[in-house]
Amino acid sequence: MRADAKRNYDRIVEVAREVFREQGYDASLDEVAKRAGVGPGTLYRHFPQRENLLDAIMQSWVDRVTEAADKALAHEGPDRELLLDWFQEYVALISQHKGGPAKITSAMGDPDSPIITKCQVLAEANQRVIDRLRQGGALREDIETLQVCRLVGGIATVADQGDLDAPAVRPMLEVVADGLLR
Amino acid sequence: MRADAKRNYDRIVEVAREVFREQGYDASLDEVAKRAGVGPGTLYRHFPQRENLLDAIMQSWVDRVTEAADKALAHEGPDRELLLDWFQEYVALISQHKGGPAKITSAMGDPDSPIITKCQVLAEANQRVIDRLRQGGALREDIETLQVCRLVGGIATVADQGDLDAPAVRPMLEVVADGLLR
DNA sequence: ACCTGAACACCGTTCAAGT
DNA sequence: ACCTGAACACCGTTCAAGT
Repeated sequence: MRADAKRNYDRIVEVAREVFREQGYDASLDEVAKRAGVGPGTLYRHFPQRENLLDAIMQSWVDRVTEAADKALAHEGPDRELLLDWFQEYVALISQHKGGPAKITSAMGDPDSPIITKCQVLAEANQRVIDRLRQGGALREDIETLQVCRLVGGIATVADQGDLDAPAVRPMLEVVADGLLR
Repeated sequence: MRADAKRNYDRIVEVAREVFREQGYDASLDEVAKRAGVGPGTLYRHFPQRENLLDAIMQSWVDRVTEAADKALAHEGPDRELLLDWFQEYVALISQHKGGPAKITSAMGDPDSPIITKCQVLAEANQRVIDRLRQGGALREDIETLQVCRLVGGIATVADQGDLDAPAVRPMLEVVADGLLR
């Protein structure tokens, strides 16, 4: 990649992070291009689809995902607490930007999504937590981890779109946790 | 309302129902106006906000909602089956149009939404089912019915946006049902 | 009182012309 | 090889002019 191309690429990503933080994942790409000081064509050259840009932004995000799973797994205490801690982390992780829960959760089941690799990291992190509980025999067995992602993702989506705060989300996570534990 | 105004109103609603069925709740209003043979201004006069049009479309919907609740309550059998039957009906009812689950579920908590009266009918139908189970002492008590709507609405939203079919949704409903029952 | 349709703003997307 | 920015399409929304 040419030096000026790389510079533009980096600026776009940096600015996009800022704009998406302010306005959510559905923010105008025109705005991103303008703030980054590039023509719209340049943005489209680097990121043909909107989700390619999201993918670039989520680069640093994956580290936090695995860290959060590690932290949850280090939890000493009842299974229910461990699971709820993880769920809360999960919701926080995908709710970083408005529109994030919906986008990430629907990409989860779509192999062609540009952000699929990022979703897989999240799915694997969730898998590790679920497996740990399964080994202890604490979990029902007729449920796939993808379904768990969808359940928690659904709650996060509703919370995101209805502007609910963490205390309002908590009881819903408890219902799901209790439904999964046996 | 003048005769020609009423005629236009009715045509717009009729056409909108068709367009939304084909393209979902986010379909172009321009398209609706065109097919209805009216200018865009006419559509905006009758329905200043998009949701005002949704509200008009959902007019006949409320009957089906209460019928579904009646049917669920008539169910003779285990509580779990009754609850799951209702949940499946609930998902079907709000998933009539693409984008419906998200829109209806987020309007549920917003007193200013133009479709709030329709949402209330749904909330009351859900309330009746939940109350019935509560009376039997079958349900946990630390959960509000609004939360139940959000939980099931969240699952429907994820299913809608991820193009999941009923068999894929079922296990998620089971988790929620089991989490609610005690 | 109601309707029309031109007009504007905004956004996504493409592409010919430039360096 | 990459960038620019004009250009197009589409859509929501408004409003002056009409009946």
